[in-house]
Amino acid sequence: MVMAPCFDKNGRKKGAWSEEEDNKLRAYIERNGHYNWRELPKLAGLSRCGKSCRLRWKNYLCPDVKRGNYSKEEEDTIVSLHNKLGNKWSKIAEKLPGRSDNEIKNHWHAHLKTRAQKDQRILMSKYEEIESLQTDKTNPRVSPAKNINVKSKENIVTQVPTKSSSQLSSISATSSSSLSGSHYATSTHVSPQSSCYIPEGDFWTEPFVVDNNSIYSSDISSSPLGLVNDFIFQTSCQEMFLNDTLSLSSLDSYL
DNA sequence: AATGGGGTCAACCGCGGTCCA
DNA sequence: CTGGACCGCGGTTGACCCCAT
Repeated sequence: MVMAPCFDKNGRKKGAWSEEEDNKLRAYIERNGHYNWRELPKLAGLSRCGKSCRLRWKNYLCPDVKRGNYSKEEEDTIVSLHNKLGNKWSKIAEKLPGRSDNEIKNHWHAHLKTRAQKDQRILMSKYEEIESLQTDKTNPRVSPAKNINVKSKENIVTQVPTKSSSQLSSISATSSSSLSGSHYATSTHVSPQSSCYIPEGDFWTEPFVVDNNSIYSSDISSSPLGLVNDFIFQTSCQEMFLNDTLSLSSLDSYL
């Protein structure tokens, strides 16, 4: 779990912390605070570098640090914030009292990244499903929503906060209701700010407004009810884009 | 029982930002 | 303005754990 203790060229200890070291560091900081990490190890009687002390305190010894499993709410918050902020672990940690940036980062890589990638794949298959319906020329018709202006892919991707590769997994599962306050209380959420994988000529490149080819099943589309459904589907998806709450389950409910 | 491989997580490293002389 | 010291952040490493074979 931890590196075996060793010493650097300056004779400072590296690797796992002993209980004695922990006690020294804790006692010193509780007594004097940590105004200067560089001086601290010397004053506390530790053969460590200041950085190492800082990390040990921040991630482990600080009384505010919460140990133990992550709640569903915490995980949802991490995923959602990661969608918005990217790998800004310290910013994410600010929103999760008791969790350190390092701990959140580890938890992301160990658990949440996989979950996010899985949900991304599901979401993309839904997009493709819509797209295939959209491009079905066998049932051309005019959409009642044709004049509505919708966010394009260009608008979306320009808001990407970082170029980190880990952001490829930015479509992910979370409770959108917990953060966005949206009435689309869902289990899965995609942010328009995310830099998710986008296939060429995809869903994102086309506005939800469709001129003559719309998103319908053939049996409904020929009826007045079909027209109403088209309008509801398109305007609702649009609203979800604009409100940053497009989700798998909301898509499901419309399909 | 032995072992190998993936998962987990504490800790280190390097870089960039800020501050100050 | 510049350069050095310091701090904080994000990426990465590596040792231990655990489970499957």
